[in-house]
Amino acid sequence: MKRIYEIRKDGGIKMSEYDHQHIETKWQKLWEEAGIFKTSNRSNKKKFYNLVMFPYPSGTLHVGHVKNYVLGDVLARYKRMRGYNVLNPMGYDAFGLPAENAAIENRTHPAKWTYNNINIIKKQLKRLGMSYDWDREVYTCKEDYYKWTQWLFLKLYENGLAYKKKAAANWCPHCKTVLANEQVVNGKCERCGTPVTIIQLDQWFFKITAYAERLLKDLDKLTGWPERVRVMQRNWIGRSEGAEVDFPIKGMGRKIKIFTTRPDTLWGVTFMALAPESPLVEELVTDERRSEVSAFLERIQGEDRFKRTAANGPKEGVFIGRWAINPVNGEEVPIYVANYVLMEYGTGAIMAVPAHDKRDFDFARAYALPIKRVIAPSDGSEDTLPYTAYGTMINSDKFSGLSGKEAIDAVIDYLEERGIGKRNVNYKLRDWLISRQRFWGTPIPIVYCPKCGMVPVPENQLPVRLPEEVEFPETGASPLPNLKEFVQTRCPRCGGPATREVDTMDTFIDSSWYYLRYVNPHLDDKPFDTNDVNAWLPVDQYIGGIEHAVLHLMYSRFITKVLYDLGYVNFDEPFENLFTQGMIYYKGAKMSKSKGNVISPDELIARYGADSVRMYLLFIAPPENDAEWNDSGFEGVHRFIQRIWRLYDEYTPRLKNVVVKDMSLKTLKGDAERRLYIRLNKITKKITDDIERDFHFNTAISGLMELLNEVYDYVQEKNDVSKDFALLKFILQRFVTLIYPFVPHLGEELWALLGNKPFLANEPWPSYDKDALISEEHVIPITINGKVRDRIEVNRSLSEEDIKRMVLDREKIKRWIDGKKLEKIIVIKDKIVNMVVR
RNA sequence: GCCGAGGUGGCGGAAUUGGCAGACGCGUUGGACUCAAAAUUCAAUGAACCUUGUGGCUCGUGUGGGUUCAAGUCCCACCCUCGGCACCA
Repeated sequence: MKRIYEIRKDGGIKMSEYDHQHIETKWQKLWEEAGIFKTSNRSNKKKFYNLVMFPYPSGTLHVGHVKNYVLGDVLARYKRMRGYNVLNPMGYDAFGLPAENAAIENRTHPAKWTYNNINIIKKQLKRLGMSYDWDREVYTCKEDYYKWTQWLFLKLYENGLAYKKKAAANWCPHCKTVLANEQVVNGKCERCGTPVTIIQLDQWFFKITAYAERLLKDLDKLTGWPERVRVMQRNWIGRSEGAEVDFPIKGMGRKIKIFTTRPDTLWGVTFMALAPESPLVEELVTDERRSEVSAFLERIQGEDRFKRTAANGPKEGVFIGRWAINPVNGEEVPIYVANYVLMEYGTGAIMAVPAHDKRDFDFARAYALPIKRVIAPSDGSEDTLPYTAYGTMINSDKFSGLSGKEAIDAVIDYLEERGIGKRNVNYKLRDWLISRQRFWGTPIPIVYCPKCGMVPVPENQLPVRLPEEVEFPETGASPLPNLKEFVQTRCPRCGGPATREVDTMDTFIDSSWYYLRYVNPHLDDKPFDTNDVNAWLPVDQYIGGIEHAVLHLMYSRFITKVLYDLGYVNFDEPFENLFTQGMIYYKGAKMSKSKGNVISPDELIARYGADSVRMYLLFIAPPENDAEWNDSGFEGVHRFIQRIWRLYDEYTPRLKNVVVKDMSLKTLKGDAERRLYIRLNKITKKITDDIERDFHFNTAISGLMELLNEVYDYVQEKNDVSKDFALLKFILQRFVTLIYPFVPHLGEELWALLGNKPFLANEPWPSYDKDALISEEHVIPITINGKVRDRIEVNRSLSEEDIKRMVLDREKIKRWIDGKKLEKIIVIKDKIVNMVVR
C-alpha cells in the first residue's frame, strides 16, 4: 500500500492516501478466490432472484449502461446481508445483426466480433466489482444455449403455436430482413432507423394472439410493475369489445363482415369502406369502376406506408360501383375503397357513420356523402358533429331512447337474435413474426422434404448448428441459403434428401427465456430443471430500461405462459417486480457513440475508483429518473469517499483494540454521545427504509453523508481524552456495513482496518436500537396563525395541558398574543403547537 | 386526439401519514492554512425589505380558486414539460 507520511501540526501522525486501485483489485481478487458470490440451488435461506437485463454486446459499456448494473448489484449485496440466498447472474444477448454487419465489414465471422465485445464488457463489469455468480454465465449464441432455443421452438410447433404463412411483412431494406410489428417504430426499423417497406413472404409466426386475453388480464396481477409499463402493454394488446355485423351486398349473394365498437350507431351508416389491400375490392368492383379503382389502388400502394397510416392524413377513396344493404333498416349505402381503412385490424372493412366518427366524417365531407345523426348527448346539451361520445340513440326505430352500454347491449342482442351479427372482441395485437433472413441467429429447426413436406428436426438431433466457415456476400444478404453443406440434409422422417429452413429466429426469442437458463446453465439433457426453476422463479426483482416495456417483456410473459400450460413451470408470470431505471444524459443528450458524448467508466475507474463511479451513479438522482452527468457532482461524491477514508485512516489505529460492548442510551454518559447515538440509529433506519422503499439510494447516500458529518463534528468537538472511543468504534463498525452495498471495496477495506476478519460481504445488515429513535427531550416549533414564531423544548412525558401552559408562559409568545384574542391552541404531540390569534 | 408521469433555490434533488419548505450534494462568496497554488478546512448561501447586531418581518413549491388551526402534500379548474400510443372502426 502506498503510504504518504506527513508531519502534522499536532504531533505527527502518519496519513495514508486513499489508494482505490490497490483496494479494489485486492478485494476483487479475494472475493473471487473465496467464491463468496457463488450461489447454490440448495439452501435453507429464503431465495431472492435478482436480475438485470443482460446486455447486447455491441461495444463497450458507458456509464449509462453501468448505472443499470450498479442498481442490481447494490440490491444483490443488500439482500445477501438481509440473509437471502441471492441468485445474481449475468449473460449476453449475443445473437444479432450488428455482429453480422461488422463481420461483413471486416471479413470475419460474427462470433469473433461478438466474443471480443463480450470480453471487454466482462472485464468492465469485473472492474466495477459486480457480485455475479460468474459460473452461471449464459451466451445466447453458444450451441449449448441455442440448442434449447430450438427446443422451445419445437414445443411451440408441436402445440400449434408456431406456424408458417405467406404474409405481408415489414421489410427493412438496410438490415435485409423482416421485422415484427413491435420492431417497427414510426414506420422505421427499430434497430437502424431505415424506413420499412412491405413485401410478401413466407414467414414463421408464434401465435401470441392466442394469449392476448391472458396477457391482458394478468397485467392486473403485476402490482410490482410500474404502472406505465402495464399501460403500454395494455395499449399494445388493444382489446376492444363490440360486434361483428354482416352487410349484404345488393344484387349478390354475398356479405361484407365488419367489426364495430359502436353498434348503437348502426342506423347512422351512410356508406361502407374497404381497405385497399382487401381481396373484396377486386371481387366486388364493377367493370365501369374498375379502371378508376385500379388507378387509386396503384397510387395508394406506391405511397409511403407510414405516411398513409398516419392519423389526420387526408381521407381519400373511390366508389367501387356496388351498394350494401344496412341489415337493421334496409337502407342502401355505397361501398368505397378508402385509404384510411386498415387491412390488419378487424375484417379490413368498415361501416361508416360520419355523424359519430371523425374519420368517416372527414371522408363524407370530402365526397359529399350524407351525414345522418343517430346519437344525441344524454344530458340534452348542444353539440357539433361529429359527436363521438356515448349518448342516447335517436332515429333508430325501437331503440331510440336507449343510451350508453345498455343501448349497445340491446342492439347486439337484437343482431344475434336476427342472425345478422354477433358479439365479438378484437385485439390490436398481431401474431409474432419470428423469421429473420439473417445468419447470426438461432436456426429454425425445420426441414423441407419433397415427400414428407415440412418436418421438424427431432429433439435428439438438436442443435441445428450454425456453420463456422462462412463467406458473407457483399450484398449484405444472409449466406445461409447458399451454403450447400447447411442447406442440404436428410429428411428426419423418411431419410431422403431434403433442405433446411434457412431463416433464423428473431433474437427476442433468445431473450424470452434466458432467465430460466441461469438456474441450470450447464444442464445438457434439458433446458432447465423444473424443480429448480420453480424454486427460483419468478424473478423477485427485474431491472432494466423502459425501452423493453412492450417487446422483450411481452414476449417473455408469453413464453412463460406457454411453458406453464405445457407443465414445464408452475408460474405463469416470469417477473414479480420490475424496476425501470432512468437514462444518463450528457451534454443534453442520450449517450451514444455517434453523438460523441459517451462517458466511459474505464478512465473514471482508473482515476477515481469503481466505488466512486458506483456511488455517484446512485446519488445523481432517484434511480428511475433520467439524469444529466455532472463532472463536479461526481467529484463531490469522490470527495465524500475520501473523507470517509481520512476518518478511518486517522482513528482505526487507535480503535483496533477497543472492545465494543452493547450500546444503549442508558449506558452513554455525555449529551454529545447520546445525541450522536440517536442520530446513528435514526439514520440507520432511514437508510434501511430508503433502500426498501423503491430503491431511494440517493437519499440513503445523503443519510450516509449526514452521519459522517455528525461523526466529524463529534471528533472535532471533543479532545482525545474526552472522546468515547467505544462509541466511536461502534459507530464506525456500523457505518461501514451501511456503506458496503454502495462501495463494497472500500467497505471491505475499512472493515479489515477496524480489525475484523473478512468478509464484510457475509455480515448481516445492521438493525437499529428502537429505544434510541424516541428521545425524551426534543424541540418543537410554535406557530401562530401558521407561522413559526418560537421553539420549545418538550419532554415526552408532558401532557398537552403542560405544554399549553409552558407555551403561554413564554415572553415571546405573550408579546404576540398581547392585545389580541387567543381563539385556539392546537397541540400535536411531539410535532407542533399552533395558536390561532385574531 | 387519447393514455401516463411530472412542474419545488443558480443546478441535481429532499420533505415517507396534511404539521418547521429547501435535507444531502454541486455551484457561488468570504475566511483559515500556504511564499503561492492545489488539496483540506471553517462560515454564509430561496427572494425582498428593516436592523449596528443577536435578530426582525413579508413573500415563496407552474397558475387561479377551495377545504383546513395548518396545504409542496387533499379537492376543483387551467397552463406548461416529458414519455407512450395514434386513421385500431
